[in-house]
Amino acid sequence: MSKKVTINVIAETARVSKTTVSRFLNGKFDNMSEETKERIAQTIENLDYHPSRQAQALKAKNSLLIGVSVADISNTYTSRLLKGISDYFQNTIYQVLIMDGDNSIAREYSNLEKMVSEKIDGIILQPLVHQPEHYQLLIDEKIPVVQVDRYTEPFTWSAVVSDNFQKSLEVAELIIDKKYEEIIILANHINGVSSRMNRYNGLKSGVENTNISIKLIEIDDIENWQNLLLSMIDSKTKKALYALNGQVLWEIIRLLKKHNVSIPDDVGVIGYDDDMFADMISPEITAVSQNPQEIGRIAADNLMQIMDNHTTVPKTTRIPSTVQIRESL
Amino acid sequence: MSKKVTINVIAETARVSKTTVSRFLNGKFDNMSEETKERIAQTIENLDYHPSRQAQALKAKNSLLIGVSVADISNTYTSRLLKGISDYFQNTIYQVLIMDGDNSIAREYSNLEKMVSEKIDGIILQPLVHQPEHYQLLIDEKIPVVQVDRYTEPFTWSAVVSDNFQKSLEVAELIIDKKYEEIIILANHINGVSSRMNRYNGLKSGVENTNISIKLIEIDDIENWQNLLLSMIDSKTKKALYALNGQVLWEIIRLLKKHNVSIPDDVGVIGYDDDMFADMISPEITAVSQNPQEIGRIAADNLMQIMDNHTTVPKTTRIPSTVQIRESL
DNA sequence: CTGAAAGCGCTAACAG
DNA sequence: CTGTTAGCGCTTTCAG
Repeated sequence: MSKKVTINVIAETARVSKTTVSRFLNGKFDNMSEETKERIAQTIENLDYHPSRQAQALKAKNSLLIGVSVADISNTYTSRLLKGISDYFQNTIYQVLIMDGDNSIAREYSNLEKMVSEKIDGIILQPLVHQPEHYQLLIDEKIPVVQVDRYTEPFTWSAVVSDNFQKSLEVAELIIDKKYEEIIILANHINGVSSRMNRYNGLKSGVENTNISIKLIEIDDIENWQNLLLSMIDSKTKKALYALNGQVLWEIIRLLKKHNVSIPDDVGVIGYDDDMFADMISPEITAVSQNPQEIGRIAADNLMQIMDNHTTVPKTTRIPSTVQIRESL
Repeated sequence: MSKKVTINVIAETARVSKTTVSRFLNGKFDNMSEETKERIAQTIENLDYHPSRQAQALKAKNSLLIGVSVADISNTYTSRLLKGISDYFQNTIYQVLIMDGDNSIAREYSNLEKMVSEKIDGIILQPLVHQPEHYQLLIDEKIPVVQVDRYTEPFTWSAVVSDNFQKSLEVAELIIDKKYEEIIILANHINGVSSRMNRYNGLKSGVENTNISIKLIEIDDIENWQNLLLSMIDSKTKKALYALNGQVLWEIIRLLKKHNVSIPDDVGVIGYDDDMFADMISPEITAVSQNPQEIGRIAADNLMQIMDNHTTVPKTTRIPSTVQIRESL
């Protein structure tokens, strides 16, 4: 029945004061006799003592906990992001507290409140809301925050994102090259989601001086977007579909397949994100490949910088993605 | 400059003792005047006070933290598992600490040590090691543990897993029906991973009284398993490939595609796990569909039971999966 | 209906 | 080189 072994029992057993044990724990050997050191080390070993992080955290003002708030945890983008973050913190003294917003603003907020009462030391946030005021809570508590994938505006915290605008410019070029005359953009609601906005605006800029027309279908807003989309596909003009995220891309592919719409003959398709399956289906799908693991790593690193310096100017880091050209456009 | 608002400042501002505030926080209104209650509520509201979890945890013996140790966080099975777990704990007072073992036994162990020093209240573990002695640490500390996906043997803790053996029996039936004469099982090392063992043994049992022969290729052990596999595929006997996990399944499909081996004409293919793309490639892939989200939910629920009762007999819960019959076998 | 006081496990002056 | 003391923010007797 191993009673809870605390710093006190170590002190008693080793016949020193708990101060000395505490010093030992924190590597303050400046002036400690080899003998005492040895005795304490032994006792700790024997009794298999682990200092209580709660108590340490209570004294120090920090919890050594890093919070990660993601939009949707069951999502390949997210899981690769988390891999990058976890890897980074593995060899630090920090622990990572991951919370799933499940695409619900209320739930995200409740998660952040929980993080605050954990006295979390820093947060990596994939924000569900565009207005920074929504996150006043974090501003008030002066918690270091780094955003990933998306950012709030006006600018408040550093952000690590894909080069969305830039890459959409490339997509536009591709579409122009291939002589498409009309583009239908498909996305979940784009307002307030900076990554989607940037993808949209990039494409728009890219075709600015052409005759190519753009239509936007925000699929959550439209009763039956599938039928709408199908009805728009005809042979009058050469059309390209641009899906602003992976989920939408694959829904489209599945839809077209089901209705025997031939890609790219009847309609061209390009989109986010590149998936391991993109080259296994036919036609192989042309898609933009992001690097979420690197985004996570860099975000973690930025957060550490901020937590150390305490005084960093917010900056945006853009991680390059790649357009994987295949057969669907 | 919002100074740290503690229970003391609430007490002072509301002109009561911290005892009373504490009672309020813990919902002990048994005998509290409406007026005091109201006043405290107001003060907390005004000062935007959040009790410190550290301090609460220090007093209580528990941290209100649940640890989740997964084999590999960047993996669709895992992310759906985590969704189930996160969902469950969302409306409890517990927080979830997710740690990625990255398929490294050393890293998993280091994670568990960290969890122990967090005085974590319970752990959901997807074990990398089959021998429970490896987890002596957790046994010593008497931490409630529920295993997911796999389990250690001999039996130590409850486990929530897929009905692997059962489903492999079904796979065997299917293979028999289709008149296959030989089965090649492909997997990462199966020793010590109960889910893979059960899939293997289920298939073996299923073909026991037939002439069907079985070969096992453990791909991490073989220099160039791709060539080995290709060399085994000939037209002498009708062969089926059975991939014991998703990653392997898709590697095989990609390999066969690349070498123009026709499925199911040259060789039949079936495997774990069913993925959203299984019906988008041609031929559509026959695969076993697990329910990791449900596994996560049930595991979380079991853990709660154990943490409450303090005295539960370990049990194994098998969550049904489904064989999705398509065209590849 | 409410408060005073002790103490959870640890750290950090300060004092020898 | 080491110990005494106070206190982090909270909960919980015990006493009124």
